[in-house]
Amino acid sequence: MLLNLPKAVKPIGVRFLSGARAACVGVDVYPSHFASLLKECKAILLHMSHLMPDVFVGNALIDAYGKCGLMENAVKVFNMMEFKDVVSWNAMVAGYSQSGNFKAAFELFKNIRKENIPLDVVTWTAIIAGYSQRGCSHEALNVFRQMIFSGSLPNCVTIISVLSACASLGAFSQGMEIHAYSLKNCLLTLDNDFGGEDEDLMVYNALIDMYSKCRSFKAARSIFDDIPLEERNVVTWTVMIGGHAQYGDSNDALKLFVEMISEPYGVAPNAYTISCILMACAHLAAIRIGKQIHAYVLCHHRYDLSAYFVANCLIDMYSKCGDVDTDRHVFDSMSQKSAISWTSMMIGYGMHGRGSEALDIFDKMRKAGFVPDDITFLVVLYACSYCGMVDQGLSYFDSMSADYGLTPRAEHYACAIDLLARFGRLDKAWKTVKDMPMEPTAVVWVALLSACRVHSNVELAEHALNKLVEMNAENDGSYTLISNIYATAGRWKDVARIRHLMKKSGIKKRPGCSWVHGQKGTASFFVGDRSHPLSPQIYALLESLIDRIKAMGYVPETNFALHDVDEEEKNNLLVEHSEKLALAYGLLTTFPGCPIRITKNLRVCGDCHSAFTYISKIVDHEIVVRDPSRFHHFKNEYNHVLRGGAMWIVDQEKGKGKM
DNA sequence: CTAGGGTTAG
Repeated sequence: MLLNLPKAVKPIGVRFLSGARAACVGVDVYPSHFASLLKECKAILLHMSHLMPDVFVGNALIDAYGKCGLMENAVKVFNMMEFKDVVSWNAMVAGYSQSGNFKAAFELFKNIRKENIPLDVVTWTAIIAGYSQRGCSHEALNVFRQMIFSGSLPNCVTIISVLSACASLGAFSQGMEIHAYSLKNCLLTLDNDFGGEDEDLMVYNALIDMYSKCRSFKAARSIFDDIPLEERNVVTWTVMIGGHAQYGDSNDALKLFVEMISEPYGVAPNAYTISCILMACAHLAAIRIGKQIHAYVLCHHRYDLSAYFVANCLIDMYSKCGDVDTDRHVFDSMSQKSAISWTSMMIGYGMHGRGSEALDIFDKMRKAGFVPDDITFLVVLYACSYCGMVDQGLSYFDSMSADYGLTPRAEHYACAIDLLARFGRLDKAWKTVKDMPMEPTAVVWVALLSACRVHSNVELAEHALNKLVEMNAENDGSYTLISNIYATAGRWKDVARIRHLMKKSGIKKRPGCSWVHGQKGTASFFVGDRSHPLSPQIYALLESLIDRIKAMGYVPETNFALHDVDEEEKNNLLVEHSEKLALAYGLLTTFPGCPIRITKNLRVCGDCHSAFTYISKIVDHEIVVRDPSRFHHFKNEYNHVLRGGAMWIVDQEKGKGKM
């Protein structure tokens, strides 16, 4: 019995346990690692613990077991303890709450009252934190309300948990209320005196995170900017960087990252920071920076433990930057892959039109023991859809319910309908829409509408657009599509009517914008952009290129241009498309042999696609274009046309409107 | 000894 041990041993027991916990929980070790360490603790403690454990050791044990999800053991210890204090109860509540057993947590909650132990702020906070960490944000906010009504005063820890719940809900006004509440109740000092007050900084970090997840960057940024450089810790930087990367401008995220690691107050990024910055690189297709980050991760061993997350982000970054082979390299080097690793790899292959490799990954994933779920199937269907594998796609669609007992959701139907419609089977697509067991979603109608653009079906297009308008889901993209469909059918009055409608309702066509990484940094171009200093050279180069490819058989596809201008004007408008300008800039500023990677905010236009195919035959560069949904590779030959024409149809698909 | 901030695919 510990109570009878020599005095010196008791503190060692406590220290050992809490030290082990701190070492494991505080430093990003998986609970399973801690569990094995705990076994050793148990060996020391339990051979004498058929008798009652001392309250301190008992509490530490409850905590430790709770953290490992071993609540049965925690209960045993709890019941064995003759003297329990409020900490014992709180540790139990926290254990249940964190393992998601809220029923048991509340049961204890009631018992605490029965036993006349005062409910304290830690008990409340443990419940709130449990809800918040498990994504039950509404419940967390409800318990917080009850807490306030009951007269308990929250402290910083409570506020941090509640702010985190608001952040994941995007609950701006409630978050702001809590901000105000903390100021009013002196939970936050106003004087910007951060002098070593760790808790204050944590609240500020939670506030920055909350405001940026509510897309209120001004508020987030002003809190961030008010924190002196030397006081910001790695979380302060990470929430601000992550906020910009996920909800704002990724360029800002990159700028902040550079500031973060700059002397004299440089802060070392951790795995969270790296994940966020890789996300920003993925959004911007900033492959050079992404590669530098990759190198940084390889050089610093401290990322090993959490390489799991970082590697998944690397896969995503490389595939969105157009380098799917490096992607595969990272993937293969992972010793432990999660379902996310596998799906990311499939998405990567799919986006690059390498469908059979995507399906190969799907096979290997199943062989590795992962049972496909509805998300896996969604990804497989996307891959089939991107790569024009109609029959395989449909058979997977059938297989998911027949062989795996999964019920297709509206998204799955949307994929299947997209697949059918784009490849000319509009009738079957339409039948599938009518047979859907649920209301078709906007995505379904957009898929149909886009297919009508390719297959010139005015009637079905009108129907789809009406549905979109009914559900308030129409946007510049859908109007542009229908307008193009009318134009192709020669129905100019309808074109004019749509234009007028767009003007009246204030819907503006988003301008196309492309950017490219030249030798001297990134340059971006809008349609008809002449603001770049190299513009004269860019336009001159384009003109000569177009002349040369015309001689090779290129015919400008003027139906991608506006319809109320004459033919010559149409040709000029086509030349000014942002992706052509970006290509010319890339050619002017990149060494021969280097790939030119262009990113565009809207779908690549059909004429540009055709022009690039010819141009890639006469320049010594591979051209890789990324648009919002996929990659187009052009490499010295008619690759994509040879691929059964599938990619070609795919490319015309959603017109120019969809982002 | 109990409660607390930030990350990945669709």
